[in-house]
Amino acid sequence: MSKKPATVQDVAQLAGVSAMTVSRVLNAPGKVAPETLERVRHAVDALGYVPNAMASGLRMARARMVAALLPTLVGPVFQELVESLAESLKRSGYQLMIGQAGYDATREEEELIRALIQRRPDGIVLVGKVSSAGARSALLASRIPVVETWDFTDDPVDMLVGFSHVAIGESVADFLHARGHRHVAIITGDDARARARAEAFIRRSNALGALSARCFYTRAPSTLGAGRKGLAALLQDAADISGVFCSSDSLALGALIEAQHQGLQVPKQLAIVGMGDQSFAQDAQPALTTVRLDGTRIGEIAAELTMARAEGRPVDSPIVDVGFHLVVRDST
Amino acid sequence: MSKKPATVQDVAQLAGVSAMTVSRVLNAPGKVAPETLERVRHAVDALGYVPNAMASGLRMARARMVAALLPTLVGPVFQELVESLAESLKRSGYQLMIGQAGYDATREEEELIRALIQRRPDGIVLVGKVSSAGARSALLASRIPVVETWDFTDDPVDMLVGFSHVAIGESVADFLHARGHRHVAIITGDDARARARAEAFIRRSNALGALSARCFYTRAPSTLGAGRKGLAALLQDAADISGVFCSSDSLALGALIEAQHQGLQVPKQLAIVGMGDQSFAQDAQPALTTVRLDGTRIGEIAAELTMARAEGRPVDSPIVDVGFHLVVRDST
DNA sequence: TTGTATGCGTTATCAC
DNA sequence: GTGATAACGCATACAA
Repeated sequence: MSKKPATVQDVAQLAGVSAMTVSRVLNAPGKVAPETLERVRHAVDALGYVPNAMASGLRMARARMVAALLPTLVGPVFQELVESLAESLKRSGYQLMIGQAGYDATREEEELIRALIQRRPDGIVLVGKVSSAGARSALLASRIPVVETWDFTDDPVDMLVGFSHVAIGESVADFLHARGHRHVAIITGDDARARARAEAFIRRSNALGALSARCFYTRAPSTLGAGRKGLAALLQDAADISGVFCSSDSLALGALIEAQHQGLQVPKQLAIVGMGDQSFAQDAQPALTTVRLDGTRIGEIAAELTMARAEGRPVDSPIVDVGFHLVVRDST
Repeated sequence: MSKKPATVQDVAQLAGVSAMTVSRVLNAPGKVAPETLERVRHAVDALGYVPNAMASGLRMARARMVAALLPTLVGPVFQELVESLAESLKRSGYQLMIGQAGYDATREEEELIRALIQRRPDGIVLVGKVSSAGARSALLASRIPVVETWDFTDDPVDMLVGFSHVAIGESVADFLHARGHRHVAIITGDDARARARAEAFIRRSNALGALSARCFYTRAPSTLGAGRKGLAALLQDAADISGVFCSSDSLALGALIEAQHQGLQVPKQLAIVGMGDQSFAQDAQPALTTVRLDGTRIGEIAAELTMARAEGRPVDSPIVDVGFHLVVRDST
């Protein structure tokens, strides 16, 4: 067994042809005589030859790979998005390479993005928007297609597919108000997206004439425990809260558990709204009303935008709002 | 603004030096005269030069990258592992590239592994063991260091760091028996690892003299809803069950919710044990007794093993059992 | 249908 | 301390 992996040369030698023919067998089998084809394929198997993507990528100036940057791998929040992204890309012969950054870790962000650019991916998909100026300029200079997702900003680096966090905050405020809740609250993470939602929720609630609209910020990650603590703190402060919006289903489940622990009837005494429509939302007791975000669609569109730009096809609409909708269940 | 990204040549030209000197400035700044250093660095910034990792990897025959293959991104189950793996690798200048396979999707597995091998990573870390023969032989032929994790098999492809699922099943059986439970059950996923645990649990329970030891298999993914359904089915079948082992915390939380929904007191009438010690386990009401697995440690060791082998350092122990321990809380 | 020559961007080697 | 040269593995252009 050889020390180094086999190359086209090795295969060519064994099959008694030139390297060029081997390359053709792999990339354009139609242009090779049937018997040559067979002989070469046999040699490929015999040597366990696997093409070197670095060499091929260098030659073709295309890595056939798209890089994605996630703020976290925790929770099923981004699972749909990543899975559909991976699936869509694979169908077109691209691989997905995932990098992980921390939420709001500006320093790491730039470093990580530079590392991705080094690999010369055909596109970069970001969950969340680019926060640091350094990362932004590095991305622009790289001329690699970039899709920011999950957020809807005014000034995308390149392309964008997401939904409006402000609209979500307003929608939920409208919903709770329509259900007659006049003392409302929100339990939310403290990253930029979550803040935008929370502020919109409070603003709209007040505009609608709420008697109180409180906000409880919890630090990342948004866990069940944070939801419990958040609701406990809110109730201690104001026992008259009758509707609470939690900016993730995990927080909502925590709030639900805390409410039940304190003997509150959900939804009779307290209505709870989550966000994300994760699988457990429908299985909670009572089932959680929540904001559904179509991660699968975001992933598909992000893949399409990326590949279109990478292949020089025109992109009709580089900014896509996929929206959201409220799934009303038994917790409200 | 140029169409193509800048190369060492461009930088060299601008700085009035040779390409070689630019390369040295980036990789061995100590060997360059201070003023040259400054001039070159200035040129690098001016052009926004980012080295091409494909070219460098090709030349050096090292990608400075480790690939990881995960069965799923869902849930925090593997989060610790991946995060610590990424962190450990980054500290040593390696990047982590993540690929995602489905549970038990043998066909996909081989395809995905071949795709990874094409990139010539310095190591491959697998969560779970290699199931298909094709993938196995491709890995062996590639001569890339491989670490299988999360599982403890007899015949690793190369290196292995994990824990014994059989030992876990037995431990939990012992624990429930010691607490006086004679009618026990397990709610579990149906992948190979989960089956091994479940069978061990049943076998040991019977050996200890349990009056009944039932098993409910649920298909992946292991959700809260699956836990609810599982417990409901078990209780309908046998209302005398007093202790149940759930092979993930999500299942356990579902079982807990279902039990409470049916008016059962936990732990008085039903004891519940989870697995994974995910963050919500301690925040459930009552807090969940669970099996804690040290994902962080597994990630660190996997990184160390991979890098050692990649750099030609000796590996004293290619097979590591990191064990587990039972965290006893209020649900038992 | 198949082969030869060349270059992608980088770095090791050796000479200056 | 710096530069010229060659080579990593593959695929394009062109020739046979």
